[in-house]
Amino acid sequence: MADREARFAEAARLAQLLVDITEQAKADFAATVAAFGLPVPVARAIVLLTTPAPMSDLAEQLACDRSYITNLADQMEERGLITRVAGKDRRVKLLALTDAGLAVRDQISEAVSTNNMILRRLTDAERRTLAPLLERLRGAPGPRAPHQGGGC
Amino acid sequence: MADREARFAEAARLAQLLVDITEQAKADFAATVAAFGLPVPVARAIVLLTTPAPMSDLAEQLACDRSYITNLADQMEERGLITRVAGKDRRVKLLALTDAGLAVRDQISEAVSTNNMILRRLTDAERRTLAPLLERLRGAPGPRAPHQGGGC
DNA sequence: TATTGTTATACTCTATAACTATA
DNA sequence: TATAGTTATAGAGTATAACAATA
Repeated sequence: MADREARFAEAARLAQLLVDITEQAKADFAATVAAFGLPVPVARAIVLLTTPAPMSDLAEQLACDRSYITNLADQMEERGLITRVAGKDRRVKLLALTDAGLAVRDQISEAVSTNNMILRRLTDAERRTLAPLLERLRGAPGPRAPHQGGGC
Repeated sequence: MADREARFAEAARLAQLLVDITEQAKADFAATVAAFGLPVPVARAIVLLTTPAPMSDLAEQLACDRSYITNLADQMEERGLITRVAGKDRRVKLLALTDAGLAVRDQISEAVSTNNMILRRLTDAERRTLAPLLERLRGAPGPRAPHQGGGC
């Protein structure tokens, strides 16, 4: 069966679509937050700070090293978007959005949901068809494997 | 309608799935090529070199700067995977896989197709359903917009 | 002793600008 | 003058290792 060849070519096409789509989504997010003068990683952190959170929590949510969170926190602080507040456990520092930070976060959320590709390009029915397929494609939800250099 | 909220939450879930899936695919590829001791960008270039190609062609295919291709070519050359051969137009250099390079490329292709997520996790029917949805999601094919820093 | 955050440092990926050789 | 590749350099994003303070 030369099916094998054709099947593989089709799979490669799907893979390329997947890559194109997520690249587009990333570029959209980057463009959105660039309008606020924010680097992408900073913006990602801001969006996660719905409530004051320990830096180690953020490290876990973003799946990156604690030292890098220090770096991000410094950037957010310089921009006046967060303050570090001491936790009960005095080793811990909570990152809390300032009023300016809150405003920025709301604007980002607003922009992101308005520009949402998935809502703009697919009908409700299409989304209902897509969801289970993507779930199967993702495979076992799995407990967040630790990773090396690419992820965060 | 509180539909709006629910619709957005669902869209966010789909977006997360998309991101998880492509991250998984990238991690799989990285793990595969790490077994050959190859950095991901080098491996990507190797896979594209089915036939000796000018460096500028590679720059176009990978959508990155010519200077970076010089960098990649240096790495491939150090590993003995390619040689630079002069083109007819003497400004041009073709990158040609050595025997070692060919062997590596075949092994990578083999591994990638064997581990293919899309073939392993979806049935033929599911793939046929998925394809048009992803195409709509990608939107207009578009002529490869030039990009800033994230892409290559 | 184990954990939280910080510092210093370094690595990978990738680009820009200026340059060389050829066309 | 324009094009292909190279060099030097820089910047973003992120990690590792050693460390200080606290538990």
